[in-house]
Amino acid sequence: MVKPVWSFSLSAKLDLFAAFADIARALGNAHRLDLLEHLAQGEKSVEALAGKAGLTVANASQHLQALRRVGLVVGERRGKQVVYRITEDDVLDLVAALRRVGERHTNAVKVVVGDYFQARDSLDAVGFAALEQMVTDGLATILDVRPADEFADGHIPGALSIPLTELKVRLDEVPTGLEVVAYCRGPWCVLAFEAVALLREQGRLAKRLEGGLPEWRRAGLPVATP
Amino acid sequence: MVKPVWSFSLSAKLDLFAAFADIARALGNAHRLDLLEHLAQGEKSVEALAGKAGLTVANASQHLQALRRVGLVVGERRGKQVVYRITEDDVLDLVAALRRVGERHTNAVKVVVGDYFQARDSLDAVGFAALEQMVTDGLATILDVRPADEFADGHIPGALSIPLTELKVRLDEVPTGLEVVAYCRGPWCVLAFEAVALLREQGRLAKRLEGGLPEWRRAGLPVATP
DNA sequence: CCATCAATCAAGAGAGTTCTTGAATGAACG
DNA sequence: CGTTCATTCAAGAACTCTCTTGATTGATGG
Repeated sequence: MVKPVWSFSLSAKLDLFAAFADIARALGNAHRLDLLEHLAQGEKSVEALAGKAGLTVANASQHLQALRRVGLVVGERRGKQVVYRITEDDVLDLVAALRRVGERHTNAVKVVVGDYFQARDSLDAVGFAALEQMVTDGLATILDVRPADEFADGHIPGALSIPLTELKVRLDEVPTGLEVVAYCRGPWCVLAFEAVALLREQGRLAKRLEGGLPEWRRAGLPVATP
Repeated sequence: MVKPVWSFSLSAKLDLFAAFADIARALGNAHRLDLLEHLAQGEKSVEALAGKAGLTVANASQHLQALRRVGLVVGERRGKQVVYRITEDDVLDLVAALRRVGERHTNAVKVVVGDYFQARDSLDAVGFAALEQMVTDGLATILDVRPADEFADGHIPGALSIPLTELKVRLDEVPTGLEVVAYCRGPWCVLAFEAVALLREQGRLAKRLEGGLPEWRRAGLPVATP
């Protein structure tokens, strides 16, 4: 009974790999990665996610179901709404691993980064430990440039909340003399890039944080929710 | 000039996410995950990979190009052959992260594991540190059940090579009195599951190693290549 | 219990993926 | 320099994915 072992093994292996492949395919769409980034800020309703991701509600619902089908997110009925959240932290680790491979390997990322970011800011991001040091030394202001509702759901303690859309007209609220460290939803969140570019145009000393709030939380650092 | 910032940001973000999504989609096929597992054992030609994965050469070539297009593998012409290898270790980390999410989340994995493995062995796998302790204490034999060519390309020092297909007729080569720890290509490689099942049917004390050779190597542990 | 609102379902057009088959490269070697 | 062998390319049939539209479900609140 040697043959059965082989045929059995092959199909079992492919069944397993097919299950893993289903998960990978669920990640294989830009809108779904976007939805995951928004969910990484905190749980949200379908309608809220659709708005933030720029999708119709029906379309967002279908994408969320694709993510739910493979266990990346869970949805819970809460009154009239269905609130989705990321199932567990290892999902964030998976997306982070995907991002790391993408940063190094893909030409597309290099092109995008080159075209859009390199001219503006790009390289010098501040690490979490460095930021904490700068803050305790009184050298830096932390600036959260996400929309106000996301700030309200959780932010880095002591951070100043000025959504990017309002930054230009609220520049006077940013303390002068200190370096500004801007952060946003994640390592590639464009809001932080934009904020740094805008602040530098105004002659301020500004850098972006190398990760966003989900990475900060995942690193076990304190999150404030006032 | 506030509006342009937004439209710019949105498209830049989606471009980036589309690049990451391309990588995820390249992982989103059972055969390609299989090819990656074989490549994790060591570099291989298209024909060798096609044979091991049970694909036609043309089909294997197309899958490998899909992996190469997103930078997961690189191909190098070497005489008549093109030899592929995994680009860098972070690709292994990505696949490992995918597997971890799959192990916990997906029903399909639970079903497959339940159907195929749980009855046979399943739970008690030996960790790397535990194995090293058992070997220094003289309590265990390490058994490599992969095909001979993969053993030749690198294996755990001191391991005995008996491919699964030959295990039944070469049982007498396995030392008695010691516990047998079988390993294979990776955490879900069915060869090791099968080997443990077969050994236990023969009344031997057998467990599987919790990872395969790529995980062993990735952990910085020594690999022998005689 | 009927109106309302959030979310999901269903169906279909258009685009992309997968595998097969047979032809085309391109290096090696007599 | 023509043959051989490994690999890649090209085209097409079958299937899957994505987004839109309009209908349906399910909870809430007058």
